[in-house]
Parts: sequence; structure tokens; C-alpha cells
Amino acid sequence: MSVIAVINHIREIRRKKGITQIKMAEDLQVTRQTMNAIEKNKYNPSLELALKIIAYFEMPIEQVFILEEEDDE
Amino acid sequence: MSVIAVINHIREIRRKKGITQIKMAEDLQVTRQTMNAIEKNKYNPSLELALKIIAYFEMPIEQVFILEEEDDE
DNA sequence: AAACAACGTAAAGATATCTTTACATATAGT
DNA sequence: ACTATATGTAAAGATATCTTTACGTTGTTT
Repeated sequence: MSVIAVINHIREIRRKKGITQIKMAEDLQVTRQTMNAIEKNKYNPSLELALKIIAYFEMPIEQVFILEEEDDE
Repeated sequence: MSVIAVINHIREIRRKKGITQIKMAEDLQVTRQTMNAIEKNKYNPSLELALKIIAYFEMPIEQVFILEEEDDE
């Protein structure tokens, strides 16, 4: 069996930009728990939040979110 | 008040490509009711489904999904 | 050591996304 | 008129996304 999953590089990008989870959550108008859960891949952001994130980072979506094919997970 | 909303151009793109809702739903492994609801902007796709859709169309995300700022809706 | 900032996490509840089943409408072809 | 294909829609239920509240850990600074 194979499973499709989305992973993200938010944490690395955020840190590279020197932004805290708290500030980013405030800027994007979500709670820091939400940002934390998304960074730790506990669940995916909604499309709306994902679009806000790539706009916030000013980066193409492929550099932030990856649609991955995994095996047996 | 202002509201952020995501709209999409899936229907136009799909028709331009001559694909039916039914075939697209099968190819993307969702129900046609889901594709119908998304096309009619009843709700947004998940990020995972959105990424599958732009891969399916082979188009950049900005040409399919638009993050819009609306007034008082 | 005490204080502070950033991050981790958990549980309960609200709303959004998606499936299944079912029925209905519209259009085209025979 | 009948059949087939594509699309619209609704209701019930499952799971995902996100908030609120709350408490815990880690590292840094004074």
C-alpha cells in the first residue's frame, strides 16, 4: 500500500528568517498552538492558511509544501 | 469588516481541458460530490487535494486558487 | 535563584472537509 | 419516447482543522 501525504518545511524557513512561532501566529491570525501543530506535521493547514503562509514567506508553494508518496504508512 | 476567502477556477480549467467532473473525481480519488462542491465554492479543498489538483492540471497554484480579500461578507 | 520568552502538549469543543446513499434535472443520441 | 451521460443537491455520519484554556519544559538573562 502507498499513502499520499503533505509535509512542510515551515520550521526551517521560519527559523532562517528569524521569526518566532508566536510572531508568525499573530501575523497570520492563528493561535501559536495551530502553528506548532502544523510545523510538527500533526495536521495540514487548510488551503486558506497554506496560501497565507506562502504569501507570508514570499516563496513558491513547492518550496514550502511537498506532496509525497510514502510506502505503507 | 473584511473577510479573506479562497476562490478557484477549477470549473473553467476542467472544461477547457475537456474533462468531466466524474473523470476528474476518479483520477483524483475523491467523489464527484466533492469535486462538485469545490467547483461551486461550497467549501475549499484540503491542502492535499489542492496540491493534487494543481499537479493534475499542471498549472501554478495562482492560476487555480486565489486568496481574496472581500468586504463585509 | 528568579523571571522571562519561546516552545511543547493535551483535552474539550466548534466548524470544515469529505464520504455514502439517494434522488433529481438537463442534454444529447437512438 | 427511451436511454445514457453529466451535473446538482441534500442529509447523515466520519475525520480533519482550529480555538480556548491550561500546564509543562527549556534556555537565557539578571
